[in-house]
Amino acid sequence: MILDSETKAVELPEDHGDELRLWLRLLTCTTLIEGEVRGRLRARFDVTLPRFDLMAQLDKVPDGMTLSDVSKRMMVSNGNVTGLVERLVESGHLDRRTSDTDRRVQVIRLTKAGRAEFRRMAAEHQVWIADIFSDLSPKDVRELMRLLAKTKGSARKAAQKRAL
Amino acid sequence: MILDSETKAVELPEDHGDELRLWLRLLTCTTLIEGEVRGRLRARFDVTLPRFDLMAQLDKVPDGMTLSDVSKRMMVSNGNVTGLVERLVESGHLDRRTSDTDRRVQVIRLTKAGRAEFRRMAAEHQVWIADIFSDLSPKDVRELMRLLAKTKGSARKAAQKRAL
DNA sequence: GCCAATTGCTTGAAGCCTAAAGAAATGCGA
DNA sequence: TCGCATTTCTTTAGGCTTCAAGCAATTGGC
Repeated sequence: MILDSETKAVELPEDHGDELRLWLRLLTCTTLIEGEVRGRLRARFDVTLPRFDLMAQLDKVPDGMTLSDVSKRMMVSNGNVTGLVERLVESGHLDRRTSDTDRRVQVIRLTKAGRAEFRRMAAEHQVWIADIFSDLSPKDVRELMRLLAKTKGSARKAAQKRAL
Repeated sequence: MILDSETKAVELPEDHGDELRLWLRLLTCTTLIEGEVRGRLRARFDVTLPRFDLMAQLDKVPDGMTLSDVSKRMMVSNGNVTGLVERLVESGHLDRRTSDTDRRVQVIRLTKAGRAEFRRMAAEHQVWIADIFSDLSPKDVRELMRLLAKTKGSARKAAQKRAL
């Protein structure tokens, strides 16, 4: 069913092995680093990675954000955030109140203690990350940033296409 | 407390912002793609990503492998694999037997049905991945492979260093 | 052969995560 | 104003995941 070099022979499966191998390598890198960071956070601060990530989102905004915002930024489900926030409020890291203008909305913020705790963790965390990437030259880092930006765009486009 | 350019001024925190941003971008890419693949696997084949990953490991070896092997390759905990395998044996995708030479060891293999099912899924999966990375040129793919290999090595080294 | 250390796996508790369904509040158009 | 779609969040069921503890089988040293 192969026709000629002009006509597309759709029946012939193309080779996509390189992309697959790239994806697996990307996944390996992330899993490896994530595991390392998770372990260090646990050993050093007795905190989980999702909690740390959530606090990192909140540290960027003084006035807090809604659960939906957090959910979008962290790319996790709404229900997930509900539980995560519940535990962090319980432990005194987060402050939660219902919006004055829209009673559906919950606004969460870091408490004073929560922010201090996060800053302490974040400082070390940044050094760990630098250590993990220490074999990469500044040029490598820039190039990787560029290619991952491209990857991100490509992935978003593919996801959007499917969502229609 | 800054001394001179020869003496290391350890009290002065270095800037590691680039590495941190790189890590966050890497994580974003992986989360994005993983979510997309998870969604498609669910919608198209009603299978979860961890199940698919486990089957992918087993598809590579005709004679099966031990739970420990799977655990190492997938970079997840032993206990995790136990549960995953249990469900896949239950659903008829996997075959499990105790090793003849070492009664601690469980060897798992894809069943005939399991392998057929996996191959069917894998074929589509590969096309999805190619689509997700379609904005990247072959050169981009090669370069990204190279940089991620370097990253992997660097991360492993850092992890090893900590484990001592 | 015997004992200690190691290896392979399972179990249990806790937490993370998703998808889907549901409750409450909002807003918009008729 | 009413009705209805939408948005925001919670709940539920099921599954994934880790860590730590524990059990059973094997191995290695003596």
